[in-house]
Amino acid sequence: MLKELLCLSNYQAGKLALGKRAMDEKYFPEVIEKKWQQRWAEGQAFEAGNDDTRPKFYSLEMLPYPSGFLHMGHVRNYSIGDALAWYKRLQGFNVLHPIGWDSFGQPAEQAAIKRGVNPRAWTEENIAHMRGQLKRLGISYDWSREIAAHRPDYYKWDQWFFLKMFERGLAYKKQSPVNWCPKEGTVLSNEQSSGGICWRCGTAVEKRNVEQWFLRITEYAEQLVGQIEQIESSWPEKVLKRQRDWVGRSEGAYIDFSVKDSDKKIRVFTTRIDTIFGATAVVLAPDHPLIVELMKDSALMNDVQKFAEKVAVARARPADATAEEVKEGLNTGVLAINPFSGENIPVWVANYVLMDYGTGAVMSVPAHDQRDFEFAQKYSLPIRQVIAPASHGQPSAEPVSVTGTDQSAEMHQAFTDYGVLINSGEWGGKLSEVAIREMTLFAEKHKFGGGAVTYRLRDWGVSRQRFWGAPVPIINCDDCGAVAVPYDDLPVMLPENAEFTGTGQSPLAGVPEFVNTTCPKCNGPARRDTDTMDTFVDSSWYFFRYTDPRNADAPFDPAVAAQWTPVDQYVGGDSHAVMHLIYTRFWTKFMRDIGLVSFDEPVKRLLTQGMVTNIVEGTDEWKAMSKSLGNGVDPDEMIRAFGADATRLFILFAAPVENELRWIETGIEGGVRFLRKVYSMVWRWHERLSDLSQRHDEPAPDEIGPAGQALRRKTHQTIARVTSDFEHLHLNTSVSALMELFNELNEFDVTPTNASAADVFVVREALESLTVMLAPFSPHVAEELWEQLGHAGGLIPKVGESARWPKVNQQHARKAELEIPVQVNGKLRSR
RNA sequence: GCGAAAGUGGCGGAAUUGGCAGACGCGCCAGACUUAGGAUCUGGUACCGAAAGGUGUGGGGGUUCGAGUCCCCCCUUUCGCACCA
Repeated sequence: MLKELLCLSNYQAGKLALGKRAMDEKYFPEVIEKKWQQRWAEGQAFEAGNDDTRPKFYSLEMLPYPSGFLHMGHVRNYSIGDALAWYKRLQGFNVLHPIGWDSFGQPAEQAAIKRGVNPRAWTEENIAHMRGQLKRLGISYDWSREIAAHRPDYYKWDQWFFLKMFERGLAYKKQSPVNWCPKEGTVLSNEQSSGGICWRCGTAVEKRNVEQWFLRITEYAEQLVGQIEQIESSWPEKVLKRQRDWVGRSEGAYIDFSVKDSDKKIRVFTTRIDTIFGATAVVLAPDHPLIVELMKDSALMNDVQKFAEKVAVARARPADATAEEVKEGLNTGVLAINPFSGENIPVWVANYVLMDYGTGAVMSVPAHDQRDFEFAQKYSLPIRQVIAPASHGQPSAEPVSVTGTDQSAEMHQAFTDYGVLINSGEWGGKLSEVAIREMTLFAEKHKFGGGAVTYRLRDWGVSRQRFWGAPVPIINCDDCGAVAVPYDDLPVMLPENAEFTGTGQSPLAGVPEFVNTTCPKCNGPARRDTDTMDTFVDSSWYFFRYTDPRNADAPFDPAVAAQWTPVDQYVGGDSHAVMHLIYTRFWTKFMRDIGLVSFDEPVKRLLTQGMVTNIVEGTDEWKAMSKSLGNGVDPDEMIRAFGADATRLFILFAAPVENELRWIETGIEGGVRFLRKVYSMVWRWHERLSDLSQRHDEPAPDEIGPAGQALRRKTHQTIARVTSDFEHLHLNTSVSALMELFNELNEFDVTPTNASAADVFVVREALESLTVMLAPFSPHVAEELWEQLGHAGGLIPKVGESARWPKVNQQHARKAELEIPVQVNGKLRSR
């Protein structure tokens, strides 16, 4: 499969056959890459200084899980982030480009259960291997800031944050139905079970009633929607849309329906108060707590309870994504009073009303809500039309007169648009928009309702019945309840001697030395909480830790973090659009509220890169590379065969960063070809160019021949193009621009031996520009060429050195003559 | 079903604001050098046509001197959401 282009063997074979000089002229990525990786390490080339006064740039890629092996998705992710880091460095920015490990989580524990290995050892081994891979790729990380979530000096701060939230009532424990993945044997958050399937393994989730810790993300629902405007222009629209949908802000009103012959009230939420005259029932969720009180003495109580149980059982079953549940319900015999019309209407329970949205109760308006319509048809509830279509959407000042009282017989579906109110007493004739406003005020004035906003977002369940995570720092005392572990006692360390049985109980529960402790409040015997935290807690704030990674007294020094954050450019897959990316926004807002940061949004600009796909053997389908499909490509194999530079160049060239990238091995060979050609061109010229003391001043325009002028023009056009492409993250076209510049150089009809001083100047300008602009894509070979061109000390400007990135001279970039196409009747006539 | 985005050669994709469609690369074809080529170099490569010329950016209509780009209708694909009151 893999074509035998192996550089190492070529190099060794070549060394035997050719002399040293002949070898130098050939491009051997293996040799160049080793050389520069070593120099970068020795010179600490990528370490970001906190006391550097140049403008900062924080380039960040999403924290990887240390599965043991880098896959091509990682390579793409880091190649993009690294290109931007290099681009900014070459422009003279002080760049922070860190890496770390999301090293808590299921796979380590699975390995422990299945193969009896120690999760810590397993994780550390994986990290060591992947670190080696990243270094072979030559990604320019500041390794001195590396962090790993599973180390006590990191998870201590997870626990610290948890306690800060606990103190403020933002972390709380409650018994609640949660998403349970039967395959993973653990609870999942709503975000991790979107669509009813486990985000990790794709198994359909069940509902289970478990006592859980929750973080009150709903407290920030309004900000999570409202503050989107701060990042609207620099985050992908699709991510923001998903976040908006996920928070699900909905404006409407609540209304209290009095219960006949009772002092109880049923509160409903509606976005269509204008349809209230058409309400022909009030419908409660089967598990609505009011039911028990309302039906204390009712003969129907038993039936309703049975119905509720049936629904609960159905809901606990793994969701079948395609099947829409059939609407079912039961009349409770209780009557409610419509506060607008005074009418008595029946109270039902039904499976299509959800307890955990709004108030768990709705007013049923069959004529104007499709669900209510279907329900009413099934149970023969009256369907009463109260909204008429407004013609052309024009406000009609005249009340609409309606003849005939029962148009509902003709309705085949609910009319859900806004319109004009009819059959609505004093509100008749008003437009929906107006009626909604006025009726809400009316309800408020008469104290039976008012404006309300509800959210779909639920609190974040962070308890996991797992070992390999940060222990929840809480001690349960029979007398004092849940008590915070004192800050001085952090971290609550994971024990070394847990047993992994895979039973779904936290392995921590089986370690008496861990569990048994004393209550910090009363000193009585007490038990530690045995849940650990969702690993998404670790990744919610990790990039702040990079700014101050060894701080032993705080998660980070706010003053240091303020130098670097917010993140200027974040790069990652869009699979985290409503998981990590919403959690980290929440976390940042919390950190702001406790004075750690001074802004609302952690990430200025987000890029969601596309997947890397490969053809699945035996099919014609392109799918994301994966072990199970057997279509994975090993980055190390690519590095060995083609070099890291060519691999990275190809990945960035092959497709726009946000598109799917189809892996074509011949494409990567094209990358090698290009680098080899550039390399040998620099070699051809380097004797004329490398002596910088012989460098010429800029020649007068008339000293440069027409071919030189053209090359110069191309050089400056390329600088303009590549620079603008970087600003817009169009990395694929900037590579093609570099190739065009090379092609122009290749056609430049001057040889090193016959070149005039002016020619040499033009060639130097072109080659130096090409070399510098190549560095973000293929940094090793760029460094090598820069050295060949006579420069010592490496490409990255030190403090005090001027920026390396070439500057465009618009004068030179301008076309010498303008060709004007002639069109007659839209047809091209001559050129 | 609802919502959003996108349809350009054999393929990945170019085409700042409406102004020479197909840059750049892959693949393919031909030639050169070679014992050899899956190396390298040179040239060609949207379609029809011998040529002149014509036709072309999912389909149909429109605006315009001029449309891949703007407007309307339709088709297809991909991705989200899926009882959220």
